[in-house]
Amino acid sequence: MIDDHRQRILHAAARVYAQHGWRGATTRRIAEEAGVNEVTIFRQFGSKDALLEVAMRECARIEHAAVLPQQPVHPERELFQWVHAHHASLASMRDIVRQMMSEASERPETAMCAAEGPSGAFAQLRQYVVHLRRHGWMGEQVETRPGDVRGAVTMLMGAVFADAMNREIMPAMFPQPVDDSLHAYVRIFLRGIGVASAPSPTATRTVRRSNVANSNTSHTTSE
Amino acid sequence: MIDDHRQRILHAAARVYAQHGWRGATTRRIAEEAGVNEVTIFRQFGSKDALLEVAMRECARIEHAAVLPQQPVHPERELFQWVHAHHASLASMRDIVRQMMSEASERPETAMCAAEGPSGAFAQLRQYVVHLRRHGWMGEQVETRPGDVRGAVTMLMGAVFADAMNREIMPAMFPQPVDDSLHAYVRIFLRGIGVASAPSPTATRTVRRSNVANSNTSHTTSE
DNA sequence: ACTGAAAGCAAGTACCCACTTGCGAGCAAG
DNA sequence: CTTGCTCGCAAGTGGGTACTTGCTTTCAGT
Repeated sequence: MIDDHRQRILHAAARVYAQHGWRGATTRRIAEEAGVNEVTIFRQFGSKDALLEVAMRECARIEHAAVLPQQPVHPERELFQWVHAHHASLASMRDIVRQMMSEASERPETAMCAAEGPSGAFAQLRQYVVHLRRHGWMGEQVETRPGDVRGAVTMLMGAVFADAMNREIMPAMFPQPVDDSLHAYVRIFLRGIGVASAPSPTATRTVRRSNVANSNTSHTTSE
Repeated sequence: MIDDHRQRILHAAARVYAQHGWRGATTRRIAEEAGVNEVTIFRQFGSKDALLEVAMRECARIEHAAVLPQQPVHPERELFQWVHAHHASLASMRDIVRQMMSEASERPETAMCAAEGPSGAFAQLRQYVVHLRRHGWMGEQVETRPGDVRGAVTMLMGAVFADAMNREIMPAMFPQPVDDSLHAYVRIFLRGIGVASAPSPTATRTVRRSNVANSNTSHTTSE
């Protein structure tokens, strides 16, 4: 409780920045939003730029909790849950992310800050695909061209990102409710990388019915 | 040539707005960029807001030339060309679109202006899917769930949009070159909606080899 | 050569911005 | 009770911004 003011100012700064951008986030507005005298901001943070930089860095450390299992059991369900969490996380920060991206040319660091979340999720999804292949979920039939798997990962991430960012401002492009869209994305992604509803028996067959219940901590697989 | 100044000011306004946003697009900067005295702006447009509104509206009327044929002949090739054109068009306006989206809450009209292009493209793609189905390209096997086709259209548009907007600022998410990604998007889209490499013979079979060369003006089909 | 519209130039007004300074109120620890 | 810390309050400074005004220059149409 010692830094009550500091936290209030930081949160207010993030809120005002999300609505009005860097230039529009005036110290007056932030102070008013925080219920604090404007001078307090300068005494605490020195300058407006310093305050906003701290606020941005604070905002970037929010990581979404959802994790993809290392042992795929029900890809469609697992992926949907993960995509859903990722989408919700992105949508909750959509105003801030939009501002950060629009200021990419003027303040490159903020853009990199906005890129952290999606990039991490991208790497996670890519790793999950590796596990899918290793556990025999992806047909060995190489009907899929060499780059298509990477392309599918990029595509799914892009679709989820665009959905989270644009759904509210371009309703014409999103005729379905969110969950329906997300389910469709996941199914099309899986079909695109050639994942059937069950793993093929040719691949490295690991335990299937034993440690299914707790799909979280599965150290029993691979290697 | 009569409105040389007016056009120069409008283009300069669009350029400055793309870099610095509404608040950052000062009349000074615009005048300097246009090589024109600042007063001329006010004499021509009355106010900064009026100028920017005209510039935004001018910018929105740019429509991408690519059109999807009504009679599909080679879906993968046709879709790639169209997607490629759409992506190029979006990428060329990416700074402006990013600014417009970030100001969606403060200036809703600009956001609607940015939504026009993608919404039109969305409708076009949806229509193309109708034609695909009508000409027997989509297997009648309803392995695809009811909403998946709509979801696939949204997904492809979202992926292309996100690619055009984010590729340069989040390179980690786009390991492949643009064209490879776009090809992958198209293939996964087609696989997702169940389009094979040739139309099924059960559906309404129309001329296939006759008017193939000029796939643009094909009024011979449907109805 | 004359006229009028449009452009440039210089200066000014009123406001908003980030930031500073000085002072007094509260409050907790010695 | 005093000391020291933080906060609120009021006022001010310097610079940027939108916009105006008055005057001069340029130049095409008659």
